[in-house]
Amino acid sequence: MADAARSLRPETLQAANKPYHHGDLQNALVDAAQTILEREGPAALSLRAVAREAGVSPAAPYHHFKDKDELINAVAQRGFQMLTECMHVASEKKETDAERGLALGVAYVCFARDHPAMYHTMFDASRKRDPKYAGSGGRQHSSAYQMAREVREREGVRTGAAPLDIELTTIANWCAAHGLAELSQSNGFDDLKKQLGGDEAFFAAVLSHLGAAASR
Amino acid sequence: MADAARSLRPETLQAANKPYHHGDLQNALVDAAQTILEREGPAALSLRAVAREAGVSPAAPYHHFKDKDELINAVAQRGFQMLTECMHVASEKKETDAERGLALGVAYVCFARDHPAMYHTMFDASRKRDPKYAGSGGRQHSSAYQMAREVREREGVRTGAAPLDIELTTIANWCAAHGLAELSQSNGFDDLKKQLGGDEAFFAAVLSHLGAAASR
DNA sequence: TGTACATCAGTGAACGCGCGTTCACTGATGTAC
DNA sequence: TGTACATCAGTGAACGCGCGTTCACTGATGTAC
Repeated sequence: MADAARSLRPETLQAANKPYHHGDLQNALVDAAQTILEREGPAALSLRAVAREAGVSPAAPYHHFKDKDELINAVAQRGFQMLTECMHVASEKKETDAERGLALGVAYVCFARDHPAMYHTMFDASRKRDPKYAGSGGRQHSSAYQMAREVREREGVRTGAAPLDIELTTIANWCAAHGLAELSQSNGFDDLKKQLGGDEAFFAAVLSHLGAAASR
Repeated sequence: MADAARSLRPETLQAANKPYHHGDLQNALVDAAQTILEREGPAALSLRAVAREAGVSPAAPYHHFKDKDELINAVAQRGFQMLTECMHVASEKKETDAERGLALGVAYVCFARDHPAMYHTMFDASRKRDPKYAGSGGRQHSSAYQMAREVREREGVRTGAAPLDIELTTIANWCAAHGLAELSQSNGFDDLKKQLGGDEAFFAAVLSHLGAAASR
């Protein structure tokens, strides 16, 4: 996704003799932010650092973003696109809805493992999103959530589950994936990962044990 | 918990005529940090702000904490104590292990709802904890995790589950609670909370739906 | 095709700010004799 | 019981830093005639 965005810009021209006008600074700034996140983590993500990384003066970003928050939101949006892409690829290969459901969850957690700083930024941004966005920023507008929901919906229709149960099941699985993504970062779980033969096996095992102790 | 700590210090004396020596500045600083978190959120939690809130010069904290990180870690530790306390109280009232399991999860999520800034600080602190702490900072040393595990263990022994399955089940439930705690902050879920008759009912409903779509 | 000019997208210097941390200091406390 | 003195726990001024943002500016671009 980032690569796709990058390839649209005339980088060769820039590298040779940098022109006064950038060409596509807006996207370049989001690219730069992503680079910083991967290299130095969320704490290093300042507007000035992004401008520096993009090779541009600290004032330049203000021609493309109202303020720092707007830039960060653009970065977070890019992150959600990347996540959706990962999940899409993962579920495409599967044949049954049950397999797809699990694959979506594992892909979600793997994305967080592979892009921890981006993942953090995405949810930090949505946590303190303006009230004006809050109304439309819920699960109803998340592609990742919609993908998970479609799978559950087909399963639910087949088993005759009520719409409310389908919704709650989707949310429950989403929560588990999100929780696993976060807790894996601080808790290691190295012993279990090793025992089960790798990260993905561990993720799948945890997500497969969700039902085991429901209170019914 | 905070109140307990507070009541140990001679506040009346201080209020009347503030002495040069504080008496228990170490705890007072953690109290002050907690106050700031509740009033202004995690972004406002600077060492200077804490000193200000405690009515003390910016240099004073350095007699009690090596640096800012050490203070924040103390605050996070207080938070984990509070969380454990909440879970303990909630599970005490229940009679069966199944009820206790659910109650622990709901209490966990309610704690996050009631102390969002503290909750954020707790996991932020453990996410970037020193490598030297990382080894001992895993699930094995978390009281909250241990409480959940005990319940699952009794259930597991009764149903003849393998130790590995018990562990994975505990982790899966912990992840779900953590995910629900975080996602509730940004996603609202207001429609479902209303439909189900309140926050706690919604939390319980989600945690009860964990099993519904496991891939088995 | 050439020229005047409005608009766009940069520059770089400067602003005030709050931060973490250090320093030399001083007031209060407790202990040895 | 009184006194000298080491130690503890504060003060407040200062340090350098990077930050977000603004400002007057200027170079490049595109459009109307």
